[in-house]
Amino acid sequence: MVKLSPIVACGTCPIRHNAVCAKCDAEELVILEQAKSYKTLPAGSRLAEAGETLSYFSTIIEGCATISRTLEDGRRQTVGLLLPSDFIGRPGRATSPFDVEALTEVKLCRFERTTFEQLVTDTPHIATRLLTMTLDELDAARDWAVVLGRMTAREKVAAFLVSLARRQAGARGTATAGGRAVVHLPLSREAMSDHLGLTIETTSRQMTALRKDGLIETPTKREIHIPDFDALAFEAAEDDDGGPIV
Amino acid sequence: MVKLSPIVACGTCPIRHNAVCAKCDAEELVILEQAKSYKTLPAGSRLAEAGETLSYFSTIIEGCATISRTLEDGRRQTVGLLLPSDFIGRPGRATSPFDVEALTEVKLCRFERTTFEQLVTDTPHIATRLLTMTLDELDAARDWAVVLGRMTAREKVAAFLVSLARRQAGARGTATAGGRAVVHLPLSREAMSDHLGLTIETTSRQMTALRKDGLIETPTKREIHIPDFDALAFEAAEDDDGGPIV
DNA sequence: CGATCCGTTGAATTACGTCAATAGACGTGG
DNA sequence: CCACGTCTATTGACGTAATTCAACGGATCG
Repeated sequence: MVKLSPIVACGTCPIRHNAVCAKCDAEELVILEQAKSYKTLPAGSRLAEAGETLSYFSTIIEGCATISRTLEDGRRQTVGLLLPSDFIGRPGRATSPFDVEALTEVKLCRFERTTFEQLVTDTPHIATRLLTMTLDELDAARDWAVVLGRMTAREKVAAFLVSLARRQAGARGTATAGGRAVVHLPLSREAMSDHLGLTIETTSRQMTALRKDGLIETPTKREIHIPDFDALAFEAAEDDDGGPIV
Repeated sequence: MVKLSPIVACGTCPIRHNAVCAKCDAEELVILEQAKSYKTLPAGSRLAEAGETLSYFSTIIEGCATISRTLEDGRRQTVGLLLPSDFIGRPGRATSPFDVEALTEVKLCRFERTTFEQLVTDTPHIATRLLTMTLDELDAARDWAVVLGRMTAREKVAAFLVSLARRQAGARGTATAGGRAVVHLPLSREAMSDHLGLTIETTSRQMTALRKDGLIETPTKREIHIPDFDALAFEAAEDDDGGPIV
């Protein structure tokens, strides 16, 4: 089920100013235009497999994917959630240490790996932007370690909804703090649980508890309404003003 | 108790080939030589505080430090363990989102923040190396997320000892796989527990259990002997051949 | 209309946390 | 030198949050 998407120019690309190309000038963009190609993959596709060679590095234009590892006995932990403008691949290494799987249909902007590695070397604006993005991801990974290591199930679920709401609002350019917010869940309960380090049963129970406490509303299983964003953030044991700086 | 350490030339620096300067040529090193300064700080010092401005970016030459966050109610999670050659600071941002604390006396090679940010811009070899190091740290943070999210207390302790043994062996240039290994613990049980997302009691019990099972020997509380490294790695639920590629 | 998938809920189990007591290491001072 | 306080680590008894096992309900699909 792999289909070719209509060609999109970088100038009209929805993630132009957030992706790895964000800092590129018009001249550099011309080079990227020539090297890029688009690909749409269906939900459930493997975009990368731990240890396997990656032919392409990609940026997600649309859709959602997880970075995860599965232990031999089947335990799985999701270690990153990829949304539009996020980058898949690591210059200087041909393989990924984790699995990357599409949760929804995903539209990618791809570069052949070796081509991209050359671009990083030749184009300082790409290297700089990639460093910034990697540092942001590192901060996010460490923020998440606090959730995994020290939070209760209820706090984990609240923290996840809060974090997803912030990212989705950020992508739309809307605010979160204060009033209502809406989150669309691209993850199943199982995928959520793998991200939270919980079982699906515990995740489900905590969702129910948050709903009964009036902290969330669930018109459908994949749509979450947050009547009072700050109240939910409080449940997530947020220590400071407003969550990760990312 | 801050004392000045004897001046060390980059050429004889013990971490010359692993730190952020690793890829620099002789010419670039001259610039670094002029900009750097050394500082030794005692165990317990705060090298950075969450949200506070950093005047200096530093590389650890000797000693050990933790990156951590403490929640309002006192729960603490360590999200990174810094050993010699590790870098503290983030170009493009004046503050750290986490606390950084010295576990032992620490010897630092420091650059004024703004100076270093200029160096990153002007010196591609530093930018490249910093990107590689950040990507490695990101992989390590994600590896640790698997431990925090999905492993049992016993596996967590085993995974920590295995990972520390690998890093210490790597720094010495010795091998781990196969036979005996020795680990020096720069962390108290409390610091270990904060890293593992456990209580000190549980950590202590698991150490005792591993000892009773013959997987480790503890001549002193801070010195751990591993008679069969692979056996301990097996306890850490290692899925593949030999742990993180980092 | 049965089969399958996904999510929810209940009951029983357990791994880890909490509370508490104790012991060893270390330093200080009489 | 020993008495004392402090700090860290260990161990035991008990409590609990989350997992496990199991049943069930509502979609979706052939």
